[in-house]
Amino acid sequence: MSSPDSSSRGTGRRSRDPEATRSALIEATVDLILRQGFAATSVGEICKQAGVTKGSFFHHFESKDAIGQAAIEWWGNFGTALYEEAWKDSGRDPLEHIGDLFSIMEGFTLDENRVCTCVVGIMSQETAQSNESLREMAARELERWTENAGRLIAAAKERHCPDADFDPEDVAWHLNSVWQGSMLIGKTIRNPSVIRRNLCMSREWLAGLFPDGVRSLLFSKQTN
Amino acid sequence: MSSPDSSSRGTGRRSRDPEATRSALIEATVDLILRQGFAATSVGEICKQAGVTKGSFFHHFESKDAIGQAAIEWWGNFGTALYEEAWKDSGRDPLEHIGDLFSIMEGFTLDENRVCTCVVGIMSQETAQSNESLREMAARELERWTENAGRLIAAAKERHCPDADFDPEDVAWHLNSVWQGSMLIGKTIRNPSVIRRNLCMSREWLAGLFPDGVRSLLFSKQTN
DNA sequence: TTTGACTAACCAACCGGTTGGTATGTAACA
DNA sequence: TGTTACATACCAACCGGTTGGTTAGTCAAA
Repeated sequence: MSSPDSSSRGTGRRSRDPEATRSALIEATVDLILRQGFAATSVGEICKQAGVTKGSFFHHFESKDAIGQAAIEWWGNFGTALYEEAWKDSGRDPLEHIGDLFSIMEGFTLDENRVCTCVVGIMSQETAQSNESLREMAARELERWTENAGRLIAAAKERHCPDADFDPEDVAWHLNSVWQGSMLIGKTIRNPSVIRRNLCMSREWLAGLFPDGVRSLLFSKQTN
Repeated sequence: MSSPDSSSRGTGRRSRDPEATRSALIEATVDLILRQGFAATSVGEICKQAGVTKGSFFHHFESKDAIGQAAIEWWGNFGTALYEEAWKDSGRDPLEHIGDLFSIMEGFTLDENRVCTCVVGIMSQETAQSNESLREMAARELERWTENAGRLIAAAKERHCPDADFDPEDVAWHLNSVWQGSMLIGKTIRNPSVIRRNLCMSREWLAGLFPDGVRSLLFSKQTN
């Protein structure tokens, strides 16, 4: 749970390393949001977990909201790294990239040491109607994911069936909704396998939108 | 915003009507959960909105958790009433019932006076990992919805394509995930039309699981 | 190379207000 | 008269945020 690393020491002054302090605070916030939500997390708790005093906290962040924003941003970057293989332009068939995307999501559900849930989804649920600035950041991250997925789907459509009757952006929103809804349900019924089954069905559905001949590209193993 | 009904009076003693008091408290809680979440809602706020004092609150509910449970239960009953047309056994083709289900969800997104969101989804997100009793109640409601939908899908499969290669319960979980995920995303990007587009795509996908001949049953207008 | 002025990082103690919850009293109904 | 429904007044603990002050690093002048 609490890592005995150099960033937190039981007693005495913290070493003077502002970036490490900032990171420790943000990472503690992300962890606490994932475990109990943002509203239920107090600044004192964040400080305790990061091994930082409250005075120091408010030197780095002007408010609790501010670290909420930083946490969303941190999670956004974490996601960008996680999905790198899918988002990056490799010259391979875009359908294969979509296959990578599914594989990455599937992989995310398989980590035994972490409950499969999402800072952006949690912050969305909690702040969408009560905190405009946090809502806006969460929305931006949701849109970023959808744009990336939509770009892949549009490219695959352009290449394989430009006249097919579906809108890539709509399909991307559907996929994002399945993803968010599955994580929400998976953690609530304490059964992450429902997430994988949903991803499997969505992948199958997506495959059905493309011609039979290229269908297998969506299911090819990730070349890493 | 605040309804000037008989349940709240500015000054003086509240009329002696324990059931009305209880209802007022629960309905205030549901409303506040929908607008700002459970953790961000205080008992004082609930009391103020319901026109009840705190002493009275703790006469009816032994803790904040307890009214959280009551709110989930209230929402569950609200849902049962909302979906009645779809869940009830009418002798009509089960595929038509599934069509009703989609129409009801679609209708739920269309109310201009209410943001399309769900107490169960909110409570799931907030409590799944930090409050076992609330998590369990939310999970039970998610399972109830899925069982009802799954029963319809299973009946439709039995009648129209008993040998088809899909599991009705899996499909029902997928549908529930799309529903929850769509509401989450719809309110965050402030665009409920994404929910309707997602429902439309899921309906189309479901139709594709059944033989062409019966497809239209899923799209027939609700006979009410 | 020392010194000293300046700044950013950090800290313990504290602030007014709010939290979930309680103790106690009172009025209405059976 | 006893029980239930309500109200008032209160509590310790905690909330987000501020205070005034200490310490460590930077850099320029001597």
